[in-house]
Amino acid sequence: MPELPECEAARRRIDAGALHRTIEGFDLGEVSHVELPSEDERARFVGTQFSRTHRHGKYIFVGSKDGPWLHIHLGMAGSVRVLEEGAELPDFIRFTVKFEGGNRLHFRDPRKFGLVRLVEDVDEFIADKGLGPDALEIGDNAFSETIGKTKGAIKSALLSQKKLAGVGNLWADEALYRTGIDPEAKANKLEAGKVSELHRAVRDILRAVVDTDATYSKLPDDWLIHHREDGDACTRCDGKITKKTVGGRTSYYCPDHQSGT
DNA sequence: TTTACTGTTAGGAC
DNA sequence: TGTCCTAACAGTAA
Repeated sequence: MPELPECEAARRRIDAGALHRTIEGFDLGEVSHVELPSEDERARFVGTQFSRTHRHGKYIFVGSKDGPWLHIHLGMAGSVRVLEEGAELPDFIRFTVKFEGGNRLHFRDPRKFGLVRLVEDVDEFIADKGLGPDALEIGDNAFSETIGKTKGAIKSALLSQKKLAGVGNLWADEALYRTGIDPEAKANKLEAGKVSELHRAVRDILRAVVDTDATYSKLPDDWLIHHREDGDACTRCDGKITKKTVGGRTSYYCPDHQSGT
């Protein structure tokens, strides 16, 4: 379930279990339609160790010292886990890094929208992609400049990785729910104060989810994440949660307390 | 059997 | 040129 907090949780798992171990080799699962490093690229990692990780938005990087990085993108349904050699494997493992001593770093991706690739330079990669600032790092001025001046729907602006990297469908809905903004509201029609409030909500929500290691059951009951169903009672007013499509994405919101269109 | 899906991006409209 | 929007991607699960 990968947006920024899920990716951060994945990065931390990699930090905890996949660094400073010598890479022995790789295993590939059923990988039709999955982009993975080529045999030559994989060979460059064998015998080396990962020593650092980095995350920008939803993009995860695992780096060897002075060498290339392994970039992992989780797509719509991907995840990573570190397991002992011989542990029972979940289905849909597409790619495995084998370390001396037994640990395995697995990339699982049922839906095959994710990818793993070799990246020489992280900063260059981010620049080439045109990714905006990370959603946890961006300052209030930059947020207001990029998000607040967009002509289209505020939710579409939040989802644009070129404006702001890391926010996806679920946490965009959550932030708009908390701040009482209709997902279809025109971003450039919102009051400046409202845009700042939205920035704080995005930041606070992402931080809180990161703090739970992206375990949704640990999040407060009154968050929208637990009520994403047409007709559910709103937890902030007497309204009912309603489903509509904004920018091609399914959106849940409460028409009674979310306004701005 | 049908439908929806948490991300990204090419291509088209304006 | 830029900005915005839609559809499509592949496979699973409800």
